[in-house]
Amino acid sequence: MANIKDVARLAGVSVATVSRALDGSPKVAAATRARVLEAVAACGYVTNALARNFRQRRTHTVLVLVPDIANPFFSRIILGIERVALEHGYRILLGDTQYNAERERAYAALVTQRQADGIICLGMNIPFATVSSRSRLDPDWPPFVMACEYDGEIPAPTVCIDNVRAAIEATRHLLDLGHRDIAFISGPRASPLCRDRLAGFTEAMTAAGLRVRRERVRYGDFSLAAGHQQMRALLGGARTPSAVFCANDEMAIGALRAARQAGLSLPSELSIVGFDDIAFAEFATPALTTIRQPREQIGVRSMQLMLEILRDGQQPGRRIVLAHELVVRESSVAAP
Amino acid sequence: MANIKDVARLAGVSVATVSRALDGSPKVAAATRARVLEAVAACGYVTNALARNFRQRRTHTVLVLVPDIANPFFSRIILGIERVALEHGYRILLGDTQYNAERERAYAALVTQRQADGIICLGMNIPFATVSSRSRLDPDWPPFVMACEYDGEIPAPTVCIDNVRAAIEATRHLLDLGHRDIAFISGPRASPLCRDRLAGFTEAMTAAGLRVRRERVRYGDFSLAAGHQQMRALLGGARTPSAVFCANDEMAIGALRAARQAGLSLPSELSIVGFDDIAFAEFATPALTTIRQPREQIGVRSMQLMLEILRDGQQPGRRIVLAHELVVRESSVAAP
DNA sequence: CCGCTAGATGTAATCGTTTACATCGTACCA
DNA sequence: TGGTACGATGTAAACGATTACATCTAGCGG
Repeated sequence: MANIKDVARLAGVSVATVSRALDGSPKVAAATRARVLEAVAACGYVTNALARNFRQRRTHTVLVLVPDIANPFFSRIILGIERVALEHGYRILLGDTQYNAERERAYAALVTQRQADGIICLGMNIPFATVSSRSRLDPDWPPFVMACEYDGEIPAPTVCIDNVRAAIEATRHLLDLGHRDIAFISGPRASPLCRDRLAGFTEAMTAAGLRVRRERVRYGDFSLAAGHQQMRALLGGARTPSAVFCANDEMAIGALRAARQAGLSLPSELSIVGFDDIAFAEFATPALTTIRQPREQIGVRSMQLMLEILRDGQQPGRRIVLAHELVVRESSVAAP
Repeated sequence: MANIKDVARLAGVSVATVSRALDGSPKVAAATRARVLEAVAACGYVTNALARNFRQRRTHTVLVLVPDIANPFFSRIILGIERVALEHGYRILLGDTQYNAERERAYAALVTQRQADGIICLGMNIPFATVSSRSRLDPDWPPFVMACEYDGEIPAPTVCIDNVRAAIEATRHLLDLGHRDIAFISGPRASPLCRDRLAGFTEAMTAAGLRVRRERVRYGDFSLAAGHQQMRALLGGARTPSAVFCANDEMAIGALRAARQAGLSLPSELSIVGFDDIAFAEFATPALTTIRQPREQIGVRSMQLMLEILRDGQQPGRRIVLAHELVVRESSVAAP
């Protein structure tokens, strides 16, 4: 396969000139450039990106750590990241961590090995935050941006929504419909984002003069099966809630099915509100009321933040909070 | 950041010895190796993968081209690919092509640029098959495997299921339930896989002495919205079919909703059968009858095939056909 | 005690670019 | 006309590893 020397020989110039001609340096004469391009075409030359990256010590690649690509919530975010990346000559390397810290670290190693320039993390673990370095922004960290999730202690650059407010709005929506006994199906306990949603739920309930009983708060792992399982648990009690707020749409859809299997007619006997507004939410039966996150924008802004860090060589401790929106569909109606 | 020379100096050996010690060559004395490892630990050395890949002219990276990562069908396949890749010291680079040939080519360029060793393609386009090279296996092609989709003309290594048989089984299931007026919502016309499913549908209908009328075959793009739209079109006619077979589950779920919105009660007035058995199928209302594809296995086998090609340096024109399974749930019942 | 062998290590070329620096004309100004 | 400045190009040194080949040492047989 042809290399830059072949092109140089063919065009009758030095390799330096070829290199300059190809990356559009202004210091090469038009006639020379034309000859170079002709030679390139003639021998089908393609620059060896491996050699270039090695020499430049940059890969123009950003690692995106996703807890689970099978989760449709993340895919739109990825699309946004990818679009901005491509527009700026970057590509993304997708790492599915399966909510697994070890896999996360394995992927993060790519950065120390110089296979990626930075990391955008959609999950909640910061793969290189050792105990010693928590609670401050370590200058040794590679360029790093969190999207969706965040960490209370570490002031890493972050793009997210205001989960407390969003949860308050969702809960208030149910309260406004006359519901009093409302349950919350949360994601993992360790997730700061879920804690915020729980905090918002609790705050809205308290503001309405209601107490959140312990057994009305349940924890799942964001999957359809978890929603199903936790809903069954809720239905197993002596009294059943008249409404359920779920920390994501997949669990809400799982809950929907569990309720229907238990013989409840929806939405009249049980209102359900989800979170995220994934594509399936609109097509559920009944169509799901949910909080819409600006998923593509989350991706766009985090990649922009990453480019900024890569350009300036420093991490701004910035946090970008985007707007969410309550989307009311069929699954939430007045309390019986 | 420390490089191999620093380690060599620290351990009092040459860089060659360090290199050998690190990749476990048997020609280095135990004592020396210990000293090297100690030095590595002392200065926190990590191999610069960029330099190594450059020198070895291998990236240990396989490009996976996915038409749409947001489609949950693909995510499990990717998981299978990734698992095998990691087990063999490879990683995968995920390219979302958005069913767009240009993006596909942009990603495929990574291989000519030496950023990836091979391509696994989940979509239907072969990104470097020019008109001139169609219908034969070009030895200039990079290591290349197709998964799910295939190309009638080009004998590329492929992992798939028998789509004709699967469609026959699905259709026969509906016929056995007494349905006579059955519609088919296909994916893109250009997709060989969809043509096969249509062929299977037609064959089963014909075998039952039924003629497939033109307006009972509709084309979508595999999305929820497409299923919805095509179902509405089917319901707009003078007579409505008593059953619909969809080329994937997402369209089936879209169709489900359109039927319900039109006031049909499901499944009694309309049976629906999907394809793929994505996670949401089981949680639809009614739960979707569908053809299960061994998604993870498809991923596993295609990566294994890729490793084989990478190892032997030649493309076997092999085609691996895996078993599918009809999963009967609630959405298909006896004809009214 | 010599020569041979084999195992351990060192030397240096190599991969294909980019890029700092040197060089060479040529045009312009005094 | 000589000097200067600048634009275009060439030369060669990096980048950080791997690896073919050379060298060295010790052990062993004759």
